[in-house]
Amino acid sequence: MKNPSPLGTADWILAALDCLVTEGVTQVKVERLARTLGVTKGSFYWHFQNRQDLLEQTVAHWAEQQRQFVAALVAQHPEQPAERLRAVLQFIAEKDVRHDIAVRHWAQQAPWVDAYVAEIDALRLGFCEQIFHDLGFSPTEAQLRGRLVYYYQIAEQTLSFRDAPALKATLDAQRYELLTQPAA
Amino acid sequence: MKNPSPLGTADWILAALDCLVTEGVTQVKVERLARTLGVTKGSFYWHFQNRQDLLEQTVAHWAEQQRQFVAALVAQHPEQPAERLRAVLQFIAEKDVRHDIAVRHWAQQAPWVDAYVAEIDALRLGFCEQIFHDLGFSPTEAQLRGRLVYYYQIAEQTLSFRDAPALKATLDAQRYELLTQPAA
DNA sequence: TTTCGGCCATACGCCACCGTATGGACAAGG
DNA sequence: CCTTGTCCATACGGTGGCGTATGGCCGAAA
Repeated sequence: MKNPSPLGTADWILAALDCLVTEGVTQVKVERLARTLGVTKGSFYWHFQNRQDLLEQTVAHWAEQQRQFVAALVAQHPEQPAERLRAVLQFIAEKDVRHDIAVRHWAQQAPWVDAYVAEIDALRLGFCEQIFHDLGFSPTEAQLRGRLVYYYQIAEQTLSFRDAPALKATLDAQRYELLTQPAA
Repeated sequence: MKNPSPLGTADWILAALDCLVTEGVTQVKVERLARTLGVTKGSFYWHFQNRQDLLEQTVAHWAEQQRQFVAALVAQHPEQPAERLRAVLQFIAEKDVRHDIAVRHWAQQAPWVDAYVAEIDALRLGFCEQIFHDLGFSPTEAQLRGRLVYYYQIAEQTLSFRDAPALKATLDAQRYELLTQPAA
């Protein structure tokens, strides 16, 4: 090798994601990241055209990750909607969601970021609705229940407090019962 | 009067809230606000000790507004939980929530802000749970249903897309039915 | 009228950051 | 050995922000 550590664009993007999570977009600055990576701006402006270039690639990278995550969920239990529902209620909640929160925050101020977020939200909400459609609910009932599932996840991420594990387990079980109950 | 417009701390706080909503905390800068208010930094550093001082008063102001809002809701329909539920499902959704979103995002990066947000979240969630308690649900059922209501509101604020009004009306009606249905 | 305090302007030093320009180290290939 | 391309350091000018120091204006009170 030419160099023990030839930095690539991926390194900068990961560093940008880290900084994005902990300090927000506006603190993702070229010279900061350079210090974190142990190099100087000279490196950055070789790999990227400018700061905006890095930001765009960062969001695109996040979006691609999310698309692959949903695709993996779809492939996991293709024929068992009930299993998919349980997976959504439990597994996704344990997923690291700091990136989601940070990107969503960012999207609030940058419309071009919001476009990515809207795409991912639609994808994941569609996945939740499909579960109830497969369970035999009518279209609007599936929409409602899909939203109740996905919105719950979103709020759990957004809110600043967390339920104790025992309470959360109880509520998740009751939630499963309520959501799979036929319409009155 | 001494002056046609003797600026007070309230003017700075409102300007800070505006900027917070549209551009995020990190863009709430002394000289920016001064420009929008038509004065210079000299004024700011007379009213406030420093930038952090302004930020703290801004969050405190937001929190006080939210406490009074919940208190007003409680006083509105003291004896009719069903009416309170309908009010929560419809009225609050139309409330201007840009401040909520901005402060919540800010809290993501500043623990001392998060303390305020956690207090307000607990207050509002308690209000939602109380509705179902008054409707005769068991404690854990009231917790679940209160969360389903409040979390739905939170997610509606957070997500980057909005349902069409007609669809939203349909879903809200079905949601009311599902949430008031007795446990299986 | 003089004095005094509330409110603000001006000017200063300091630092962080952006983007550019330029050159240097270093490995690979001819 | 010399060239070429990759990857990075250094140095520069420019902008914008923070906080301080200082002085001016102007109304109110004495």
